[in-house]
Amino acid sequence: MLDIRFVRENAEAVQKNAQAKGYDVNINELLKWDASKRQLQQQADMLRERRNEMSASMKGGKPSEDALREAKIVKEELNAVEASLKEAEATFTDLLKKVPNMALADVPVGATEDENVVAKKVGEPKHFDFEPKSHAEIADLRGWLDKERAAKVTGSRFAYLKGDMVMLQFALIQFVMSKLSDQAFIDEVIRENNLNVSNKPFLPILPPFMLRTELYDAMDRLEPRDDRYKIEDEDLWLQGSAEHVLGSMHADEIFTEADMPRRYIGYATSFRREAGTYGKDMEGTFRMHQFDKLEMESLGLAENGLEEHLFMVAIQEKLMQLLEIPYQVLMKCTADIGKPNARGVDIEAWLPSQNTYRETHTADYMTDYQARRLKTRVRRADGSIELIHTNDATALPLSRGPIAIVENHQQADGTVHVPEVLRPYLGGREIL
RNA sequence: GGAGAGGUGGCCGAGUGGUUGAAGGCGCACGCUUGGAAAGCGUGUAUGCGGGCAACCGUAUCGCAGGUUCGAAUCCUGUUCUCUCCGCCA
Repeated sequence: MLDIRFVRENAEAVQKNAQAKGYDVNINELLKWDASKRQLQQQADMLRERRNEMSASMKGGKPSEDALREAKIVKEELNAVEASLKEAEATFTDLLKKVPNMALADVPVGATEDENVVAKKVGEPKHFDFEPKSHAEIADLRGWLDKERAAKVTGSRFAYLKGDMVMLQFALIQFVMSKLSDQAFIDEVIRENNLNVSNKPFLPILPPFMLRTELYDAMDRLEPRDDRYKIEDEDLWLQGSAEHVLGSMHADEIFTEADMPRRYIGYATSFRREAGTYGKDMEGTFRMHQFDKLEMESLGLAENGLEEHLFMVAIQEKLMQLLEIPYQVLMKCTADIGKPNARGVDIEAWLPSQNTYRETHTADYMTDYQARRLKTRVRRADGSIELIHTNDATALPLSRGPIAIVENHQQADGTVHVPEVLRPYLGGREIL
């Protein structure tokens, strides 16, 4: 949620920004409700003041009939004003929640994701002297995947992973957790990219996979709800990304400045209904209802937020380079960064079977937009309190990460060459 | 799932209808004291909203949501979380 004071002072820019991001909001109407809400609040405060005065004068003794009568009138007036106030607040909050976060100045303006801008390409797509297979074909050949039985048990977009595909996934988890919690690795990424950020390593987290409606909504990740799985008879939803449960864990807390930033590397099985994607990406495990993901989350000071965002992208790139996967980096345009985002970067991995780059990572910088509703704050050294800035980014998606590895490192016979950095986590094996 | 107890400020903890936004203690900050430190003494120390250049003023908040009352941290209802015991269970 935006700061209403900011909206008041920058109404035109806020309206324009919403338009660029493709959200239909009416700032003038929001400001009308803001004004009437404030007016009602002042009325209510005055009536409460009167009520408090009267009740204070009554304490102890037996109040006179007149005093009681007047107090009752004040009470009735207050009840009426409070009812209107409540309504105005509900409408106001509803409208304010719909206003998307302001995009940073360097975010390209665009109406669809086709207007995302390629910032750079790293790594040469490998030339194969045979027809490269898709990950699904390789998995099929090697007995790594059973979607037919999954369909019997759970329906479409689920899978049983088997054998070395499972070993590969666990190796990747170990690899990423080890790197992100390692001081030397963090220092190296900072140095190589000339970043001015804290060198605190990430704390590994295994979070709950469900969260309450209120916190999901405060993260601004609940909508559209038809892409989420709701737990029947509970006020709980399955998370769609570890971000949802990592970012909300410090709701309603005030950090000390010295404690910033908080960096987490979470591992979670994530769930998405993929509403509206019928028929797309049905081959293999590219788009599933359930997929595991390693996710970075960082809570920190406002002035470090953007650099932290760049730091996370640098980590994503470093991991891709270590895994020897060619990729490109996209600056997402206004239409694609998402409602709570101020800036967004995607990484797309080269998939030989599709002869193109496909999305594997995303990095999101939300400024204080999420923190405002989460009430996650920091007490500065001078005693003042302000909202923190949130950043999240994929460290490695499990399904699309393994897909990229299998496809890019495949050999003519359907075996897969293991990137050197993963071998320690696979018992030294060079080939899967 | 059943029975019971309880959620108060950074922490501990008092408080069962009326200057209680909240005693007392701890912690923290500043000052005094000291050669220096400890101890001691003094002062200060929650968050949101509205108003004001500001000092500050008003208002709300004692898990959350309702209700009773002139007045609620205190009474009533619902709900949620924690703890103990029983049951079940990886």
